[in-house]
Formats: sequence, C-alpha cells, structure tokens
Amino acid sequence: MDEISPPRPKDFIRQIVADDLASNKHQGRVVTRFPPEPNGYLHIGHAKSICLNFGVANENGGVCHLRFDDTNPTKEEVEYVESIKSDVRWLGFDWGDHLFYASDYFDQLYAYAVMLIKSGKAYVCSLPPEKIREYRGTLKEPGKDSPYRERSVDENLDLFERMKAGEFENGAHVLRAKIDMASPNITMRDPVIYRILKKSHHRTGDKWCIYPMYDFTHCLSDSIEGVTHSLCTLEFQDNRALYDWVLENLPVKCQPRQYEFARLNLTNTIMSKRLLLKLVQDGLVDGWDDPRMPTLSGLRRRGYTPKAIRNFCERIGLAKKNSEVDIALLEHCIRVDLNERAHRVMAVLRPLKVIIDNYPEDRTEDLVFQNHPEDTAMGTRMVPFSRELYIEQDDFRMDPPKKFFRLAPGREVRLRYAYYITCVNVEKDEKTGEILAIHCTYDPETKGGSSPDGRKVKGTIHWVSAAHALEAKVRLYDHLMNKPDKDAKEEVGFADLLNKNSLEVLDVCRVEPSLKDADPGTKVQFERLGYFNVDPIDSSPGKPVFNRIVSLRDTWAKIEKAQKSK
RNA sequence: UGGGGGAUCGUAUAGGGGUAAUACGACGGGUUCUGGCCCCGUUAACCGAGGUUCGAAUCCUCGUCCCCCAGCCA
Repeated sequence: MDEISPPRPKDFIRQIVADDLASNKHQGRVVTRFPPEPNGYLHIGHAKSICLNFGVANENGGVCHLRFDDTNPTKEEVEYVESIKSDVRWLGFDWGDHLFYASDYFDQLYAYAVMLIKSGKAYVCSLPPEKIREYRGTLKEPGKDSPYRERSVDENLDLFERMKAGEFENGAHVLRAKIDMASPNITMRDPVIYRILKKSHHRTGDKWCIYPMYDFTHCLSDSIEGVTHSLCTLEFQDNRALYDWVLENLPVKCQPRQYEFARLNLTNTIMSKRLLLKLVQDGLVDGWDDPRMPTLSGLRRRGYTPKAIRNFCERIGLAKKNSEVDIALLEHCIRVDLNERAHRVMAVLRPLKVIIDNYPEDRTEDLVFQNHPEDTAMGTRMVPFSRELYIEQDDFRMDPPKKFFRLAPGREVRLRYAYYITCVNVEKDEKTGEILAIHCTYDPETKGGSSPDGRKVKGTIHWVSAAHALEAKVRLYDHLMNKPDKDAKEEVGFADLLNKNSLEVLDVCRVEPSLKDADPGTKVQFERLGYFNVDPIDSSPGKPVFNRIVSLRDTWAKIEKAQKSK
C-alpha cells in the first residue's frame, strides 16, 4: 500500500469554509474573489491572496471571481488592468467567465444609495473636507454630528441627484451613511460613501462624476456576485462592521462574510506600492519588471516559475499574526522546482585561461554531457573540448587554503565529463603578478571523467572550450534591500536599506555553444553556480543575456567564510 | 490606551484538556563526476503571573508587549 502523507492541516480560513460547507451555510456554494485595484502592478504579496482565493474555490468545487475594484478613476488605468490579468493567468489561475468590475455596478450602487437616503440612513453632507475631519473626532474623543445630518429625505434626494448631474464641484458635497458619530469604531462615524470626482473613468468614461467609496462598493459587489467568503487583509478588520451594516440596511439577496488574514511580508523586500513606485520613479531599478523587484513581472523576468511561487504561497501558511517570512524560503522553492526541471549546462562567469600542454593544438573532441544527472530521460548533448579552455577564476588558487579541493599548482582535478588535468605551471604578468593562464597536462586515459586505475580526485570543476565558447552577458542579482539591523541605535531610512550591490553585470562570460539559440525565458542550471534565465527583453538572436535567478547552495563559501573569520 | 486584532524554536506554521510537530535556516556527518541534489543527525519555542484540573500551549482571571483605525484611498 502506498504511504499517504497526512494532509497539511487546514489554515483557519479553510477551516471556516469547511465548517460552512458542513453546516450548509451557503447552500454548498463557495464563491471567493480576488479584488485588485488597478492602480499598480501585482507583487508576491498579491500572489498570496490570489493563491488563497483561487485555492479555496478550487479545492471546494467553487469559483473565484476576478473583480477590479475600480472606484477611484484618479488612480486607475487600463494598463494596470491588463498587467493584472496577465499576471494572474501566468500564476496559473483561471477566472473563466467570472471577470467583473465594480464599475459595472455603478448603476445598481447608485440605486442602493438612493434607497439608503429614502430610508433615512444616508444624507448629503456639505461640510468641507477639513471640517469633516474635525467633526469626526479622534481616537479618544467622539465625533459630533454634521449640521447637515438632519436634512430631509427630499432635500438629500435632490442634492444627491444634482451631485450626479454634475452641478457641484469636487468636494462640495458628499453622501454619508448615517450611523453613529460617537461610535468607538471610527469607521462607523458617518462614513462617506459617495464623493464628487470630475474625472473620466477608464471604463465608464464621463458617465459619472460621482463615485462610490470602497466600503460601500466592496460589500455590495460581493453581494451582487454571490460571494460567500470575502477574504481580505488585517487592516480591514474595523471595516467589517461597516461591511455588515451596509448589507444589513439594504435589501440584498445574500450576505457574504468577510474574513481577514495577515498580509505577506518578506525579509529583504519592500512590498508597499508607494515605495515600489519610488524605486521605479527614482531610477533605482530598471522598471516594474526589474528582476530585483518583488512584482510578479519582475520575478517572472528574473526567472521565477509560477509553480515555485504557488508552492511558496502554500508553505508560508496563513494566520492573523503579523509576520515576516524569510526570503530564503522563496529561494528554496525556486531551487526545488528548477533542480527537477532545469537542464545543466556549462558556463564560466569569470574566465581563467587553461592550456593543456600535452593536448594537440589542432584537435577538437565532442564529449557527451548529461542534460540532467538524475533524469536520464532528459538526454545528452555533445560539448566540444580542445587544447585551450576557460575555467572559473574561483576554481584556482596559487596557495590553496585548507579544504580547498579545486585546482592549484601540482594539483589534479576532474574537468566535468572530460579529463583529469594537473596544473604544471602558472603564467603570470611579470609586472603586475596577475595570472594570465594556467598550464596543465591531461591524462588521456581519463576521458569522460573517470580513471581506469580508480584513482580519486577531490574536485570536479566546470569548463568551456575557449575557441568554441559563446561570449555572453550575465547579471548577478542579490536582494534589493538589506535586512534592517535589529541592534541599530537609530531608525534607518529607506535609502540606507538599499543594497548597493544588488546587481552585478558580467560582460564577458563564456558559455557553452549549445546556448547560442536558447529561447528567451529558458531556465538552465549553470553547473556549480546557480539557476539562470534567458532574459526575455535584452537577449537577441544568437546573443543571450542571462539573469541569475538564484545561486546554488554554496558549502565552500561557508567554509571559507568561517575560515576567514577565525 | 476609545475601538479592533495578535503573541508557540532564529523564521513561518501545526497542535482546539493527555509525549509540543513540520518546513525553511543554522550547525555536524554520510553520499557524490555539481562543495548542487539526496540521506542521517544536532540545535531550538508555548509573552508573564495567578487560577481551574489528576493533567493547561489549549479553559478562566489579571497583566505585559506588538500591529491596525482619526482619506472625499483601497
């Protein structure tokens, strides 16, 4: 019998959904929604919400709607709508026919607002913005009633109608719910539900000059769509009272329930739309899809796969506690995915010339390489070998430290899938002492990488044939932000946190010739180095540019670091 | 301190009265034609004080600390 691993314990949201299903609370339906505002690009934090909402629906035979919360035309653009749709699709989710826009409901929303006025539960307030703020009170002190609070239903109806007709300027009047100016929950102190915004909307054009506020729109949109579980982040906990109030005071068909979970925070990462925008605007990154950005478009360009991101979102868990996930987990997830799927190839990032003295000058051999050492189904390929090669500068030391298993004067190592070579001489610039080339001899008996006499070599290094290698540009990415020092005496600002070394461009790397025509978006493992993506934008035919997605775990680097700190 | 929330290994999550578990990380070892992958092991936590109970991370009481709310943003 197969071992069945125990199912991962359900998070609190999934427990609620399961309980509701068990008690038949929503007649067996599960309807969720992912409700982005089209005012920016999606990032890894949104991925958490997307995976949750679509995940919960998919797991329970339900549906998840994609609904744009487009109630503020001053901030929203079609460009964002399109990028959001393609990012959600890329992540691997399908909303089917369930694509909605809050703006589709503007007529209904207006009608609902009129109902509220008629039942005496909403009024037009003509206080200017700063007075509204003043009347709202503070955290400790209750607010006081607006002088316009007791306007007659007829006057309210007339004014609201005229607001809609465009008779007033921005800010002249607003429609407010009449709830309780003394409520300890500030959200309930007669919240504004409609405001005048003389701005054309990316979907409704100039039809409207009044637009509903989030609190009024969201719950009603959920209700109109028959959403059962409305999942949002923690900062909306106070808003839930208003969400429920609106639905309870209007003749709606169904009452969805709102549940809140903690948003994702990641170490070494900023997630705020404002700061992300600042990075772009200040030219600190290359754009929204800079491979260092936590945006889905940035991660995609970096080379992260949807599968890895989904897996990550599954593993971070879900709770109501504010937390910060270690970015090492994200990196772990992409390594797991690519370890399984990426072809292994040879690339030398910082080339050091090696000359095999006893290898014929005019000879070239094609050697057999595994595309994936653990998956023979991925096949083999031929890689040329010749007298002059490049190896990694890091793989040679004049004076090897302890535990250094690579090449050094007199040492023998294996060239992966090729021959054993022994370093016999080092060519240096007489003036600067710079190493120009390494002279080695090879053992013809070790072709393919193993010796008939069974002798062992400690190290295996990667290489490319100098004459055959392709010159390529490679970008090494590191975390965009440094981790804040918890022991720091003073609060450090955004600028101090920026990692100045988040990008290193290597212009003259040498990669094996098979990479010449790699398609944009191809993900490979440069053996012993890391996983790399063929940049979809800067690569051109025959001239791939590689983005490092993530390095391989590097045990030697740790050993060396430990040695140096002694 | 008006209201709403939250506190479990370094980090993120399980555990809903009965042996505090899993993953990432860190550390050590095995294996190895990648110092990768894989395998094994070690490390390490219930915010505090009372109470209820044979037994409390879990239930109760009182504290402490952290987060959110005073947009005509979402």
